[in-house]
Amino acid sequence: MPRANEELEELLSEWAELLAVSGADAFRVRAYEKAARAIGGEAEDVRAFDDRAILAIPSVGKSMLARVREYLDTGTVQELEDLREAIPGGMRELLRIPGLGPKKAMLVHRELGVASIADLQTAIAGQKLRGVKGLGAKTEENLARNVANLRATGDRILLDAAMTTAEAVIASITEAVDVEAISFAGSLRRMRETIGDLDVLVASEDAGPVMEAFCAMPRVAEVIAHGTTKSSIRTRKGFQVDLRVVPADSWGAALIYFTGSKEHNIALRHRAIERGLKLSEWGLFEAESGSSIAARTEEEVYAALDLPWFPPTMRENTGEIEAAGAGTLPEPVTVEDLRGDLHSHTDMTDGVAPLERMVEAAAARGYEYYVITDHAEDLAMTGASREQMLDQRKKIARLQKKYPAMRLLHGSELNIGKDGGVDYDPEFLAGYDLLVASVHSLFRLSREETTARLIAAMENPNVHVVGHPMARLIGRREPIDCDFDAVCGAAVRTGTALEVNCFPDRLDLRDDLVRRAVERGVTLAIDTDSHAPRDLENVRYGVATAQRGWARAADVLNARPVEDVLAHVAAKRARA
DNA sequence: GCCGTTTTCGGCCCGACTGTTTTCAGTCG
Repeated sequence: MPRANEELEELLSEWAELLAVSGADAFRVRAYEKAARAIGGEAEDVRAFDDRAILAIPSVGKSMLARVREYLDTGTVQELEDLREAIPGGMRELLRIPGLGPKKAMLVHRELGVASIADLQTAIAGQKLRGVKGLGAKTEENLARNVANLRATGDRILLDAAMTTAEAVIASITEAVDVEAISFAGSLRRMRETIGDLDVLVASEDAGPVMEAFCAMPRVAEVIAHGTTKSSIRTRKGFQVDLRVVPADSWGAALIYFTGSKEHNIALRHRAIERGLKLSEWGLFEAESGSSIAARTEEEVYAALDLPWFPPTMRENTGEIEAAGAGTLPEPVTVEDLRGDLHSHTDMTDGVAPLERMVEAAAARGYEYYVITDHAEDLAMTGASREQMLDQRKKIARLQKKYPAMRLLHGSELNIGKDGGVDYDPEFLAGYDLLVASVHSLFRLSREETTARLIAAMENPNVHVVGHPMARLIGRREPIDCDFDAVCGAAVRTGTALEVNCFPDRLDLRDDLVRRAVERGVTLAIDTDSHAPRDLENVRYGVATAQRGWARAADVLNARPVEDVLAHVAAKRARA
């Protein structure tokens, strides 16, 4: 049984959006959003919670409890069903367009009958928006651009949504039937930042029951194909999942084939041909005799081609096969290499869980250190005052006694202003153990301004990590424009780490920039930027992104012991 | 709708920015 948390988060988020477009009190909308985030961010499955435990989740009160109970008992909430009836189905998707909030969405609905993104595109094409009072040509142009941006990611879904679905599918199948092996494959296994279709591969000698179990899953909305070796379904959320069943004897070859990438596979087949062999999803064979050389495991197949096993994240044919042949393929950083997390939030600012819960979750991962970096005062909406920060520092010191094996460090996520300045003053900043600084506004400055802005921030002796350096949001916001090589140069010169942010809608630095940074000797920090205990699990996505950029443990600040991290900070401060 | 060292009501969500407007509404972080 999959966790109920994600389902409830989705349900309450939808509820919040429907309330917003129906003109409900903004605080009420916010209460639903907060409850959704808090439940989704809860590390344990709420299905197993009693009422007291549910009420202990931040932002969940009696009202929310009743709804959670109704959902867990009946699979639905009547009040939400009624709200869905009352509001056109396409209104929610309109809210995904940046620059179009609940008010404008309702405005175009009321004035132009727009009830979906397709309707909006038609209205934009006909220049109808500029005729509506309160909107103008500029708004129309901006929305046109933002819709196009959204469409560029198309029907692809973010990594974590794909992973959640894939894990649930695998759980459903393994609960129903015995299989010899099962794995997701394709771009999800390679951990691409967005995923088109999900591929699930099963090794079994008896495909029939596997197919039956797959097509009978409760999350199936539509069976697209139901065959003997391949079936496809569409989930209720609209994701297509392809299932393939292969004999266990071909498992390794099939897993390579279906994991891809296509370019990696083509290169492997060329390599096979050079050796008088033939590679397919069924195995590696002698070209002439057709006798099998290897097929059962990925390792065997790669070894028979004189190659090491490649982490799926590195299978993009961007030089990995040549590098392996030359013995220069780096050993990429792994989740196990990470000793701590340098960027996390609590409910003192925009996190959803109290300090104690976040620290508990970090300790449960076995971290050697954990840095709390709540937002600083310049972020008007959420940033903490000096008094709050000092108070938090005392709480951390007290909490430290409970965790002898994990060093708790006090930091902050500073805001990088237009000219590269940050919050507070040097004296106050000197009181922190480590500081992250990030761009949170003014995303469309010129390349020159942005480059200068980032470099100025890095020259500050109290900026030790640049958080989500390109400030992009996948599918929603383009990265800021900068001279990345100049930024890398400054990072090396000033001893500043660049973050690989693990949030599934950020993954920033992106894989290709990681690779450029690593080539230029930049130190990275793989941080979850957690806002809830559950977010700590996102570390796998950041590590995958770093692997895709060929980063080694040696390139990563938080793969080092705490003494080295503190020495890194001290060294930068000493240069000032 | 949640919350409480200001505790069962009245705050919570502030400031920058954009675009549309002549003084402000909507959106975003």
